[in-house]
Amino acid sequence: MSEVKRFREFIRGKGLRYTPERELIITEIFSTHDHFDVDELYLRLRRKNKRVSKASIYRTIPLLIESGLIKEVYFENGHLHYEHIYGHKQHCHFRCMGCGKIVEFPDDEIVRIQNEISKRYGFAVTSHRFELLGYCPVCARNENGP
Amino acid sequence: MSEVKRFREFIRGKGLRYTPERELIITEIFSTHDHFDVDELYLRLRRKNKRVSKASIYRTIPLLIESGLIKEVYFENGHLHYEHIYGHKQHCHFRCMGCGKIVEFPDDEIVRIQNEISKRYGFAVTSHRFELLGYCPVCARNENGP
DNA sequence: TTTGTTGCAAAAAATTTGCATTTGG
DNA sequence: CCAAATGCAAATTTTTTGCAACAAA
Repeated sequence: MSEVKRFREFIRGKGLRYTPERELIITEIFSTHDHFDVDELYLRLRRKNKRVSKASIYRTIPLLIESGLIKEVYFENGHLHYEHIYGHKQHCHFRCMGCGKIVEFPDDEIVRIQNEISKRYGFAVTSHRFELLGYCPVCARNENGP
Repeated sequence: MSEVKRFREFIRGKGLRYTPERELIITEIFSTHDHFDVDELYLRLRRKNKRVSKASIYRTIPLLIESGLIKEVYFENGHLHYEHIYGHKQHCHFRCMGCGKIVEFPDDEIVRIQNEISKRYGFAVTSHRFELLGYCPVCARNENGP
């Protein structure tokens, strides 16, 4: 559970308070590899009888992003979706506009490009989002009309 | 004004109706290179005394995306921002998390990677979004405290 | 003890929808 | 003519905020 420790250190380092609610949130997020949105996370916690208000989740997310433990992955159905990143290899997402399926794939070259651009423009790049949009093989077939 | 024609053909091709409102919207979007969100577009039109309801803008955006004339570029301040793409070279965005500044930069390799992944996984990739997040030189300097 | 945090409920912001009316083709 | 689109206002959905009670350090 080193992400829990990491989050606690981050919170304490900022002079903030590490509360039971914050621990429930970080623990739940790292309990599966699934992407999540605020509502899903709220429900996952609730199903396990962990009562954390949505307001607290909304207030905790910016801290999780700042700490580098999660990141926004895509915007869909009117809201953002996140995934945890600590301890995971960077990867990219393909999103099917037909069925909504998300496929993750590794891409080391992206990291290389990130570093290069970073240097060339003098940005302190902390993360990237590389998303491919289109149609998966199944949906591509069904879209093949005139 | 070939994007106007393109949009008209797209709309008619779907058996839909090319209305004055739709023409105002597409014309306004292509009148500058600026990114936009729904509210900004609505205000830009209003300032020119072009009355188009926000509902119509919301209803037109999916058509513009489907036609390949605009795309979502980033989510910020609780809502999506778009840019027109027809006739423009693909490019990527760096977004400063300090000041919110957006810097566009070309990257041909991204297109190459897109095509390669496309082939490798059998996706029909129609577009990509490559965003770098971090701090611009100015903000990077200011963040440099313990 | 001192502040930051919580939950709640209200408010704000963003988007969608129902419907009467208008209009493109 | 008639199915589709519009504007408006109401409804929905998502996110933020004010505040009293609570609790971490």
